[in-house]
This record gives sequence, structure tokens and C-alpha cells, in this order.
Amino acid sequence: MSRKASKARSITSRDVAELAGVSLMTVSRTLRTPELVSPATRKRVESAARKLNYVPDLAAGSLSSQRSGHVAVLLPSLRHAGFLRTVDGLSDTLRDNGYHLLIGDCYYSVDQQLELLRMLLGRRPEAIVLISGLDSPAAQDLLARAAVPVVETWHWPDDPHNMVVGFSQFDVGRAMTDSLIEKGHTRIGFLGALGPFDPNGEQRRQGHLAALRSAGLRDDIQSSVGKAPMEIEDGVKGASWLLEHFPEMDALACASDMTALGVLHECRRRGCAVPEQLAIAGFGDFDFAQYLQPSLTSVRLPSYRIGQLAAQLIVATISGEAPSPAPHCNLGFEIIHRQSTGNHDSLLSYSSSAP
Amino acid sequence: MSRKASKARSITSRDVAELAGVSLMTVSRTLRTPELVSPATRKRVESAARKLNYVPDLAAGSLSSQRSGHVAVLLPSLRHAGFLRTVDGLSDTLRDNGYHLLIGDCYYSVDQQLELLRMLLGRRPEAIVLISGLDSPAAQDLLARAAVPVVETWHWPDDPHNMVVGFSQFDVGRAMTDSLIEKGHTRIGFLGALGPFDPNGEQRRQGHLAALRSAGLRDDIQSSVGKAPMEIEDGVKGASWLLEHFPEMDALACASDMTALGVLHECRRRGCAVPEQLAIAGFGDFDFAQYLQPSLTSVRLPSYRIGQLAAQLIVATISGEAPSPAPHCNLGFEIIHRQSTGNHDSLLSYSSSAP
DNA sequence: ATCAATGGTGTTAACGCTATCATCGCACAC
DNA sequence: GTGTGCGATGATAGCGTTAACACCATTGAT
Repeated sequence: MSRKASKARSITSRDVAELAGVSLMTVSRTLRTPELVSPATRKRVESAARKLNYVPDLAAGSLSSQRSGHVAVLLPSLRHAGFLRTVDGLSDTLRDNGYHLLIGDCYYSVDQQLELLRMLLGRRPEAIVLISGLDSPAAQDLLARAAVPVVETWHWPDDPHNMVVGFSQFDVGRAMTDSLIEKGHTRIGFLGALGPFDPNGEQRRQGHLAALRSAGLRDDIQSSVGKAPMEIEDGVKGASWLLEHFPEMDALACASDMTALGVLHECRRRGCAVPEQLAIAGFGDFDFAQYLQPSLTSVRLPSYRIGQLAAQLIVATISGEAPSPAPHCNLGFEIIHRQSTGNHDSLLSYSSSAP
Repeated sequence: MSRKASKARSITSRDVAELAGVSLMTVSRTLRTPELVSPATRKRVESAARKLNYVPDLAAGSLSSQRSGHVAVLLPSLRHAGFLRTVDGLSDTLRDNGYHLLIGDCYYSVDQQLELLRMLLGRRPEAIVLISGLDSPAAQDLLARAAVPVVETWHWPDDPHNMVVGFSQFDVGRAMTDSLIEKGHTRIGFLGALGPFDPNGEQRRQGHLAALRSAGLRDDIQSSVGKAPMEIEDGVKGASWLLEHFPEMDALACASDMTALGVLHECRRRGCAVPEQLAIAGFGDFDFAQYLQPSLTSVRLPSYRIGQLAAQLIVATISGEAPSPAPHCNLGFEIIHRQSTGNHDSLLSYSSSAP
């Protein structure tokens, strides 16, 4: 093949080898297993590499060694503080173990998800982390047939694909509404974006409904405005609609702190007192939640920990050890009661149990 | 070489070729340039590929074609809503043009930045986008010697490395403080994280100081609590310190809406009226800014547009066209005055000009 | 003196794909 | 019948790296 030497061919290990007066293999060794190279040679190679600003081609390395050195994560949206913290946990822990993280953001779209999964698999990751599940059979099939370790996170599936580090969205929904019931509320609404692409939100809603039913309360107060990812404005519109249609509503569980902030805003605009007339609860315990006026009751999730643990499981699995703690971890969650539900900062933990 | 057939070798184009009864080259052609393959063959190959769930190895493809098909972005932190929107703009536009985005988050650390840059270059991206500059000479040298198109964003350097899509952080700082001066404030403070790794924040501070000086006002009210990325709690602490030491302060420009929220909170706690006693301005126009109580005056940046434009420049450059609009775009910014500086939603635009 | 073990280095053959060129019909024109 | 052009496919040679093994001095033990 005669590829014409294009304007800017990059430096290869061959260039370094020539400059250092050694074989190309010695260059590779110097970089990857310096202890196998004599100090004198090592020094020569290192200085040659530095002089040329040599940066090894990782694609070529992966191809040859059959080890890509990276792990992929597929998530619905980077615009979600919680997911982002999980990504941080993954990234930090993986980096410490010599892996890099490939991020695949599917923007809450099923089509993107499939295309993205395909492209991620094309980079031959050594493991895949799913933040909150695959949403098409095609994607599931693709992943199932690729011989790659998988960690599902942010939910608690009945039939795990492989490993899981998460918590039960259903339980979150139920626990939150239970706690509102406990406070004496009886006309409790739910506000979330229940499109086909937010199965997690839907599960929380199911939990919410279950709580209402077992308490014998009405379960008709709900609205599904907007679509994931949830925006503040969705909360504004949703609150407006709900307050119009269900003026008797005395508590509202929101699918996100974003939505809850919008609700808070709309209540302020209408002069509806929070929490006296309406108690409000969010989800996610976003940074701003405790600094709002009134401070916002929310659900705190072990977001960072999820990423960290998932990474540990992956590292252990790849190196052939027994998966670190256990291949299925339910990390639970905490409900943080604040002023928006009439409290002064108290905390309720709901934790772990195998499925 | 005798690599032992490991447990799970993945499907290659050779497998597909055999199943379809064609040469391996025809498989490649079918996937990349289907119009050069006869319909009958194409159908056979496609069905074989589907049957085997074939996912081409992109690393091998890149290596062979010398085109990686991706663009890298290096940013100080993903935990920054504005940067994230730029990433969205990049990702969307690049995807439409057949490129993928590699994200490198350096967590506001100089060391990470260098290591990350090295690893990104190792993947041979066809272009690199920098969100807010390189912070070590080593990194600059590395990038300068790699023959890769570069787009700098989120600032406005005196000596651009290559292409730039941004705005002047200095101008932002000056414009904001000018507008506070115009409102009659005379004892204006600045609160930001001024570590060595937030040159942008530092530039805004310089702009702020310049504004004060040309108005002949005192410029000693400032505090540098915390380090990037800025947290709400840094605002709380900073405000506490400033209010203690400079009770006469009548306006405060913050380096981030996060910080500003913390300040707002601390003022509430101390019973310091906003904006009557203290006017507060943030930076970034985060989602929540207009929904706070009082709503927060801030600086809105063309975050998404920056990414979009950077991607367009890159696509044009790679395909050899003249860079889309111009290789140096100053996109300007807008100051949004809200209640926290005593206004009712007005907007001031500061736009474009070549350096 | 002989052999085995050892440490350092080089040689070779892949890894899975694509660029390039060669080949092979087949139609159409003269 | 020969040539020309064209559309479809195959053969070959890499891309830049690493795994595996071969090799060659040393060294130390026998």
C-alpha cells in the first residue's frame, strides 16, 4: 500500500526507536514495563520519546493487546446532577485502576441509545455501565450477545442482566408518599414526566400509587407535563395545572428537584403557602435543595458511591477476582425532610437488601 | 503469534464474510460505501452481519484508515452547567456530521489536565476543543506539537493557538461591575475562587477591578474562599466573611451563580435585605437563577452556541473548506438584571468584536 | 570446561480493518 | 473480433502497536 506521506504524519514508536538506537520493541517495553529494560537503555529511550513528544497510539495498542483499557457508561443525560456524580465516581475509581471512561449520553432518546451502544461496543470496552437500563429490545439483544461485563445502576431490576449497583425506584416513590401520609396529608399528588423514556420516574409513580392505595387514599391527583429530562418550567406548568384542577391537594411529590423548584415558584406566584397549604417533595437532593426558601424536602441518593462501587466491581471482575462486595448491591436511599414539608432537617434512611 | 483463542473472541468482518460467502473486503465496503456493492450482495452481507450481531472494531478501522472519526474536548469540570451545554452543542453538531465526541474532564486539576491531554491525543482525535485554555506549559507544548486543529472556547486569548469561539471574561467582569456602579453602588465587592486553576475567574476579577478604578471607587472588598469548581457553601462562607469585615459593602459580584446562591442564603440568615442593603450578581445564568427568591441577576453566556460553532469550524476545517463563519468568533454575553440587583428583568447585550 | 539459568534485546507475526490496485466479466462501439 | 469502459469483487499490503518467542551474552554452579 502506498499511502502518500501526508502533511503531518504523527510520531511513532519507530521514530523513537531510531533516535534512541534501539529496536521498536524496546520502546514499547520501556513505556509499558520499564522494569524489564536496563536503566541505561531506559534513559535513552525516555529522553528520545520526550524529545519527539511521542504519544503512543492507543488504538493500535488496544488492537494488538486486545485490551482497550476503557470502560463505557451509557446514560440518559449528562444534564442530571445525580448521574453526573455517578460518572465522577466511576471516573475517579477507574482512573485509579488504569482505565479510562467513555461517556455515552443518549439525551433520553431510544434511538440514540441504540446507536450509541453500538458505537461504544465498537470501541471494545472491557465493561459497560448502564445508568438506568436499556429501553429497546434491540439494545438489550446487542448487549446480551456482546461478551462484556455489565453493571446496571440506578434501579433494581427483577432479572438483572449481570451485575447491579442501585436502589429501588419503586421503594423511593412509596417511602416518600408514606412519609407524607404519616404527616397527615390525605390528598397527595404526583408530578412527573412519564414519557416512555423515563421508566425510573414511572416506577416511582407506581410506588407512590401503592402507598396511597394501601392507605386507602385517593390516587387521582397527578399530571404528566413535559418530558425527561425535567426542567423547572415543567414544574411551573404542572403546578399551575394541578392547583387549578385539584385545589384541595395538600401535598405533592415531584419526580425531580427541578420540577419541585418550579412548583415552589408557582406556589409563590399564586400565594399558596408552602408547606402550610401544600407540602412539596422533590427527588435527587440537588445542590440547591437545602438553600431554597423554603428548603426542599428531597430524596438523597448514593450517586457517587454507585459509580465507585460499580467501578470496583468491574475492576475485580476483569482481573478475575471475586466481585468486590457482591455482584448485586442495593445501596438504598435517604429521605431528607426539610421545610417544604414542614420539617426542620431530619433524615430517614432506607437501605440495602438483596432482591 | 499464537494467541490462544480466548473464551469470547468477538465477531470480526471475516466471520461475516464467510457467512455471506464473500470476501472480507466486500463486507467492509457494504458497511461503509454500500452504493459500490451490488444490491444482491449487499443484502446477503447485511443479513449475515445482523445475524451475527457484528459490530465493527472502530479502533482497527481508525488505525487502518488513519481517521479516528472523533473529536476530543478537554474541560475543567463537567459539574458546570455552562460547560455542559457547550458539550451538548459540540456533541449534537458533531454527531450530525458523523463524528463522535471524547470527553476529558480534568476536575480543575493541572496534573489531570496534562495526563488527560496525553491520553486524548493518544486516541488521535481529528481536532481538539479546549474549554477555557491549557494551564501548564507542558500541556501547551504537547498540543502545539501535535498536528491537530484546536478550538479554544470560553475565553478570548491574546495569542490564539489556532481557532477561537468565545467571549472576553475580562469584559464580563467589567460590564457587570459597571452596571452596578451605574445603579449607584459605590462599595462593591467581588467573591470568587481565585486559585491558580481558574484563570477565567481571575480575568473577571481583573475586569471588575478595572471598572472600579476607572470610576474612582475603592477596590479592596474581596474574598477568595474555596476553590473551583465553586460550591454553594463557598458562597455562604464568603458572604459571612465579607459581611463581617466589610459591613458597608452595598453590592457583590460573584464568580458563579452557585456562589451567589450561597450569598443569598447567608444574607437571609443574617437578615440582610437583598437588594436593598446588598445587591447580588452571579455568573452563568444557571437554570435556577430566575426562580430564586429574589431572582438572581446574572450573566448569560452563549454556551450551547459556542459548542455548535466550534463543531462547525472543526467540520469545515477537516473537510478543507474555509472555516465556517470566521476562525475567531467573539460571541459576547448578556447581563440579565433581576430582583437581586433591584430590577425587573431587563437585559443588556454585549457582543462580538474581533480581537 | 560445560551447562543451565538469567537478564536484556531483537525478530516475527499477528490484532481487525481499509486503501489501493488488479482482476474479471460484460456490454457496447467500430 | 478487438478494444474500451465500466461495475463489481478480490488480493495484498499495510496502519502502529504488543505477545510470544528466539537469541545472545553473562554469570554461577557443577
